Amino acid sequence: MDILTREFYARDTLEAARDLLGREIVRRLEDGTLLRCRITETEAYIGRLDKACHAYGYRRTPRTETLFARPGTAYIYLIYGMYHCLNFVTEEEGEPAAVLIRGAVPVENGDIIAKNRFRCKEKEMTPYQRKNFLNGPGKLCQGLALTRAQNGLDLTDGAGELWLCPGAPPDPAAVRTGRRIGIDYAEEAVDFPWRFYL
DNA sequence: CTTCAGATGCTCT
DNA sequence: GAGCATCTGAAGA
Repeated sequence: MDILTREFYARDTLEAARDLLGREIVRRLEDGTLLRCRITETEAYIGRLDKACHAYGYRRTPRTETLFARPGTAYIYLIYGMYHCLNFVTEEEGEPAAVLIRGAVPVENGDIIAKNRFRCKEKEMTPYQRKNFLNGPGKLCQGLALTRAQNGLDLTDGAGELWLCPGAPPDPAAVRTGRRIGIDYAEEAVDFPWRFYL
């Protein structure tokens, strides 16, 4: 099974954010079960120049330490006291930057993902639940059972808990861009078109 | 379909 | 102590 290598992550964050669309996230649970979903929405965060990034201006705190790790590292943090956000560290090591995964669609073991989200099987989901399955960073982490316990994982380790497969590379013409969500505090950075979706 | 309040706890000042 | 890269359920149009 092909796994995206460190080179995939070790490059310009905006390029990586575009290229991550259509790729597959694979999550291995403790019992060996594989959850798989295809990425449909991403956002780029670049500490060097981006006031929306936790590591803006190379700010180093216990939380942002993960952003300074090797590219291909999972950055997962708690938000609003009850949800988690999944990011993939990009650029060369020491350049704090990452791609936030904002949305996906299930590919394998949708029943387990549905159970994590709604405590029911995929076929038992209501139309409303179907529409709101994994279309948000907190929803995605809930579906894939990701928490801060997975922060700092090496995504290039196919024997680990989390990695990516090539999936279907995005058709460049199908990629939409827009402003990022939920960063009203970020001054001029609120208008950066760093959100990508299919 | 839309808006809105409330949940809940960590992070950094 | 203030704020947060969010989500849900309830209520209204």
